Formats: sequence, structure tokens, C-alpha cells
Amino acid sequence: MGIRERKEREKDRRRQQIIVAAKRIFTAKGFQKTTMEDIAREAELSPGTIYLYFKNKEELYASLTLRILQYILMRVEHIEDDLDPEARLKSLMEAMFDVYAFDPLVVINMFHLQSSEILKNLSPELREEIETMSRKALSEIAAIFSSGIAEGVFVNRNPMALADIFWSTFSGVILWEESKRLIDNTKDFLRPTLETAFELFARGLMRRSQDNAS
Amino acid sequence: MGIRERKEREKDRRRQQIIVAAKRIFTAKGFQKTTMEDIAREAELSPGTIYLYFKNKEELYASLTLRILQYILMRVEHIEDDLDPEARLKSLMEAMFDVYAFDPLVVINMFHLQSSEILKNLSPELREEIETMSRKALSEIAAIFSSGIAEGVFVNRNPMALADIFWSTFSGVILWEESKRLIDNTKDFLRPTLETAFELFARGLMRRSQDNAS
Amino acid sequence: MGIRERKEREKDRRRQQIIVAAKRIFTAKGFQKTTMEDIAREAELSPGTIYLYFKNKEELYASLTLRILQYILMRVEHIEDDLDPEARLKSLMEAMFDVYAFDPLVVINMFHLQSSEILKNLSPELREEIETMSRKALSEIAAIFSSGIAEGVFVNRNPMALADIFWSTFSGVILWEESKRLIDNTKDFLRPTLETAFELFARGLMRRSQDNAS
Amino acid sequence: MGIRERKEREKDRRRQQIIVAAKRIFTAKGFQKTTMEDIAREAELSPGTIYLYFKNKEELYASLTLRILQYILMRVEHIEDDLDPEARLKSLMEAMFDVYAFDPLVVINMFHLQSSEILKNLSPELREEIETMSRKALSEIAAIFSSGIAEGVFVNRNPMALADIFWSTFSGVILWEESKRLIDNTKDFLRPTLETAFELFARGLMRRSQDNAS
DNA sequence: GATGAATGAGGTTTCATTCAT
DNA sequence: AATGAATGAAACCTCATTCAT
Repeated sequence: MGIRERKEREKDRRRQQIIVAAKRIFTAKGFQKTTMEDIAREAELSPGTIYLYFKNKEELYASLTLRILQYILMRVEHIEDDLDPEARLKSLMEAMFDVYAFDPLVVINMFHLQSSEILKNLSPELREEIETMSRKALSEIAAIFSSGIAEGVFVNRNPMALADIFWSTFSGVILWEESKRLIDNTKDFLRPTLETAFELFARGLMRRSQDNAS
Repeated sequence: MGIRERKEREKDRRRQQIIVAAKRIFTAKGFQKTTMEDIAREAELSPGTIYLYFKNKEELYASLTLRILQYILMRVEHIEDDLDPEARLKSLMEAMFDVYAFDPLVVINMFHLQSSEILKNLSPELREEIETMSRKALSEIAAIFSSGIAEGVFVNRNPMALADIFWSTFSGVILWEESKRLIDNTKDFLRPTLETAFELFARGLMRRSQDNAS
Repeated sequence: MGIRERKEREKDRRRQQIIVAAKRIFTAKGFQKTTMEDIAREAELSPGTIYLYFKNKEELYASLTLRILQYILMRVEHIEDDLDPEARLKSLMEAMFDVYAFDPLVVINMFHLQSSEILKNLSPELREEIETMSRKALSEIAAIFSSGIAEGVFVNRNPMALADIFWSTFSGVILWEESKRLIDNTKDFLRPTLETAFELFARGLMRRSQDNAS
Repeated sequence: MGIRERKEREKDRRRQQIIVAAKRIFTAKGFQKTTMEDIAREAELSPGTIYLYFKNKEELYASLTLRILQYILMRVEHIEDDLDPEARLKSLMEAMFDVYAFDPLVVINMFHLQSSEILKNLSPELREEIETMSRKALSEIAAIFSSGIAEGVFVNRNPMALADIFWSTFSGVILWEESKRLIDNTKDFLRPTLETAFELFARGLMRRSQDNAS
């Protein structure tokens, strides 16, 4: 391994170290209440060092989202093409459970990012990357619905709208259950609620209800 | 009308004046970017005055949510009891459209409120009030699903979970479509997407699919 | 005196209070080494208060120059028109001595202001005001040379260039003597040097030397 | 050539490399806005290396002035002694034009250096060197005026004061014209203005005006 | 000697909140 | 009750300088 390569790897390690620390703090306190000093302390670095790796607080924050989007896209792209639509839908749902497991606060972060002014202040490259990845993932999802509609298995609705609804249902449930948990410190009902939500969604999507015989 | 009563009414008028102004600004700029000075200017009052009516910025913000919750609860409570479950579900959906019309940013605000630390810093009374009202509204919604299940019209799932999902779907779609609009400045697809989402939800909820004959 | 008027006056008093403090500190430490905290302490105000009266450090700094320019312009404009050119030149020189007395660091400040990037970051209005006033003062000075040339008393050179040289001589001498004083803590030779400089300038300017008879 | 000598020479080469880079950047951005990193990049060295050759940013900056002073002194010392005062004055003026050509921002730098706190923080040796050289150059200039006075060609004024004025006129004009250029992006009038300034100065200095015959 | 990653002190600016009037 | 000037804590970010390699 050459020196250059080792340095590159070392640099990556630092970025990861910072990202991990940042995720912890952002998750605990939210974007605004998190200070760069907090993150630096968590990463056991000095504040100045963070700025060697991330242009500013907003880019650091956005980088978290990027990681998640990368994961989502990767998972969605690996859903097998030659399955029938129903099986692919099932895979999709499983992918979403994994996404949540990969980073529980994923959705909250993504919404915060998108509904705020943050996106507009990012460097164009980072912003572009986030948007491209986001678009790609949605398109992949829409493709699944498309084929289901084509085969007459799913109700005939706009596939892109279906993808939006699928994503909204997923993220809406997470947001809601998380916020309930934050407030009540109640037990965690996310998993069963999310499963039921996906089940209802699938039932609503099918041209012929599985239930009509009973 | 006694003096005391008139004073009380006058005081309420001021609170309203401030709340209206705050809603406008918070909606336009978000919680963090809104300054108390902004709100004071919009309300044509001085900053100091606002503090005579609201303990701090967070309580003012929470008060907006309270108003919305009141509206939601009012609408949900007025869904007629003696309709059949399907008709009540339809009324519920219409109520949600009205809620959105009443205050388009309602959901974003409510999530911001709940997923942040804000709630924890409220005065116990205000917090209690918000939580009670929130619980009541959810219970009313759950009751509709309950009766549908009892009559065998809806699939047999935990009614409270169904209420959560119903609310999650509604708010998830709004958040998602709003954030897309913010980013792309694209056309507004909220309404049709929300209608489709509700339709899928209803289809998923019904024990017998309306579609199976076709 | 109405309330409004009193408030206006009070506000002006504060601005003066800040300007006086700022001048003291800027003079002692220069622009960069002066902190807003320094100025606040000197003015016996809090840092935040300064920002109620001046948009930022640069505008505060520029305001000092503005005050001086106002004084210069006022003095230059009041040089009597119906005197002969030689007498007006004399008045002009006296005005410059007064300018220096009015604010000894005037010139250093003005050069610092102009040769730096500061000017470009000012609010357009303030910048405009400074530039207009600067231009006006130079034009007034040039006019004196113009009439001297017209009457054949002064050598025939571009009047605007003469004005530039006049100003340069004045400010160059001040800068130089000040910097010598800063370094050596030597005695103050500004006044005699400046007088000699003006005398040489006047001699150089006259078509007929007063000295040729001797 | 011994090893020691070669090393010495190598070391000098590095110093020059850094000084050249520093001059370019300082000239373009000014003292404050120039970062050590900027200079390092321009010199194709690492920041750390610069500190092997210069104690700190201020000493590096001051070293530039030293180079210029060396040049000034060299030029002034080489003005032939056996010319008559008028010819020597002419040579002096030409030297100044060359000084400006050698390093256009010379004067701005020198004033910045002297009117700031920088000088006080230098190492005593460097400071001493700068002051000595500065004094010498001024003395050489004063000597020219002295002999002119002695021969009755120049007006009888304090020669040191005349040297100050000569230098002030030169540098004042440069500062002023540079600052005008910065602000207006106007055409460059330095040269003709400076020539006129020197002409006026010479006329003022002569006991008998050249103009009195006309 | 050279490197360059890391440091951390320090400056400007904002804004929720207070309190004398 | 209402005002709004004043406060001052706190946050982001920069960059001269150091030091382990």
C-alpha cells in the first residue's frame, strides 16, 4: 500500500469519525441545538479540525443524509428484476425495514434537510448529488409499481404518485411513532405499526383483494 | 358586561392578534429563522408586549399547534355517530382536507414541535393541554375504525394503530409533497396524491375489496 | 420639545457616544486589532447595542470617515469666492490645518478605508455618500487652482491633478510624521514640516517666484 | 565550495522563494487577508516550512519592506556626489520612479508596516535593521538638499524636513492615486500626477524660479 | 529539513429576553 | 399595560502556529 493510499484511507477514517459523532449529536439534539463544539467534543477533535473535512455545519449535516440515500439506493437497486410484482413489493418493504435499522433517524433527518433552507446553501455538487440520488431511488420504486400495473396486479394509478405514497407512508409512520416516543417515553410500537401500514398499503394496491373469500 | 370580563376579552383579542401574526411568520420562515421582533412587527406591537402574553418563543409556537389541535378535535368530534363506518371514514378524510386548508403548514409545525426539544420546555399546563387534545383526537379517530371492525367492514387490526397510520399517511404525504415543492418549485401535486393515498388506505382497510368483481 | 424629538436626540447622542469611543480605539489599535468588544467597553455599552446603531464593524469604521469628510467639505465650501487665488490658497491651507486638528488621525483612517476592501462591503448608500462627498471636496479644491490658472497666477497644470497633489502632500506628510512618531516616540514635528511642505507647494505653484528678487 | 557554504546558499534561495511568493500575495490581498497557507501554496511549500525561515507572519511581512529599503538605499547611495544639486535632485526623482517600478506597492506596504503595531512586535534585530536603513536613506536624501542650500540653489530650509517632504510627496501621491484606482477602477493617472508633483516640488525648492522670465 | 494535519483562541454577529420608563 | 432600547450569552468559523512523522 503506497503512502498516498494510506493517507487517503486515513482521511476517510477521519471523515467517518466525524460523521459518526455528528450523527449521534444531531440525533439527540436536532440540527439547531447541536453546536460544532458538541460534535468536536464527541469526535474527540478540535472544532477547527472538523472544518478541514466539512465546509460548514450544513454540509456536515447534509453528508449524513447522503450516506443514507446511498444506502437506500443500493438496497432498492438490488431488488431482483425477474420477480413478479408482488414479490418485488415485498422486497421493497423489507428494504425499508433495513433502511430504518441502518439509521433510525434517517427520515427525520431527511425531512429536516429538505423542508429547511439548508439544501439551498449547500455546495452545488453536494446538493446535486443528494437530489440525483433521491430521484433515482424514487424512480426505481416507481418502476416496481409500473410493472405491477402493467401486469394487471396493481390498481392502475400513476406509478410516481404511488412511489410518493409508499415513501410517505413509510416516513410518516416513523416520524409519528418517533415523536410519540419522544413525548411519552412510551414503548416502541414502530415495528408493528409500520408492518400494518405496509400491509394496508399492499392491500389497497392489489387489484383483487386477498381477503374477499373469507 | 363587567369590567373584569371586558378586560378578559381584550386580553384574548391581543393573544389572537399575536397568534395570527406568529402563524404568518413562522409559516413563512420556520421556527428558527423567525425572530420575536419579526412577529412583533407583524402584530404591530413591541417585542416586550409579546412577553406579557406568552412566556417565551417556544410557548408561542406551541400555542399555534394548540389552535390546530382544537380545530382537528372539533371536526373529528362532529363526525356523525349514526352513520355507517364507511361513511364516517369518508367524513374523516374530508375533515383532513379541511384541516389542511385551515392551516397548510399544520403538519410541518406539529412535527417540528413534537420531534424537537420544544415540547419538553413548555409549561406543564400547555404541554398537558396539547397532549390531552392530541390523545382525544386520536381516540375519536380510532373509534371510527373500531366500529368498522366490529361490523366486519374493516379488517381486524388494532384500531389505535389504524388511527396512527391514518394520521401518518395524511401527514407524511403533506410533508413529502411540501418538501418536494420547496426543492423543485414544482407544480403542486399534493391534492391528487393525497386523494390517491386515502383511496389506497380505504381499499386496504375494507374487508372486501370493491375491486374484486371487475 | 415633543417625545419624538427627544428620542431622536437621544439616539443621536448614542451614535456620538459610540463614534467617539470607536475613534479612540481605532486610532490606538487600527482597524483589525480593534474588536467590537473593545469599542463596547470604551463606550460603556454592550456589544449588542452597537449593532443597534451600526450595521457592522465596517460601517462603523466608515462612519468615522464620513464625519471627517463632512467637516472637510464644510470648510472647503466656506472659502470665500471673491478673494484672489493666492488668498484662497492660503485659506485652503489653513483649512487643512484645522482638519488635522479636528481629527488627527483623519488621513490614516481615510487611506485605510480607501485602500482596503472595506469600501466595497459598505451599504451602497453609505458608500455613495462617502464617494460623493469626497468628489465634491476635491472639486472645490480644484476650482481654486482653476481660477488661479485662469488669472495667470498659478502655473498652467491640470487643476484636478493639482488638487490631488495638494491633498497628497497634506496627507502624505501627516502619515509620514505620524508613523515616525509611532516608531521613535519622537517629538512632534508635524506642524513645521507641514508648513514647509505647503510653502514649497505654493512656491512651486506660482508663476512668478516670490524669491527671484533676492 | 564547502558543504556549509552550499547549505547557506540553498537556505537563501528558499528565503527568496518565500519572499517572492509573499510579495505577490500580500500585494494582491493585503496583510490581513493574506493567509500563511496562501503564501505556502504560492511558494509551493508547506505552511510549516515557512516557519523554518521566518519567525512569524509579521516578520515575513517586514522582510519585504527590508528588501525595498535595501533597494532604495542602494539607489540613493549611487547618486553621483560630484553633480550639481539640481542634477542630483533630478537623479533622486528618477530613482523614486524606479523604486515604484521595482515594487509598485512598496509605499503602501511601508506605510502599513509603520503605522501599524507590526513594527513593535518584530524581533529587535529586524526592527533595528529596518530603522537603520530607513534612517540612512533619509540622510542621504537630506544631504542632497543640504548641498543645494549651501550652494544657494535651494531655499534655506531644514534639510531633514525637506527630505521628509520629498518622501511624503512621493508616497502620498502613490497612495492617493492607488486608492482612487481601487475605488473607481479608473485609468491610471499615477505617472503624470507624480511627475507634476515632483515638478512643483522642484520649483518650490529653487531659490530662483525658472518661470520668472516668461 | 520538510511536511501538513491538527489545534484552539478569538472575533463578529444575532436575538431571546428584560426592565426602566 | 405597553414600550423598545439594551443586554450578553452563545454560536460559527478562521487561521497563525505547532509538532509528530
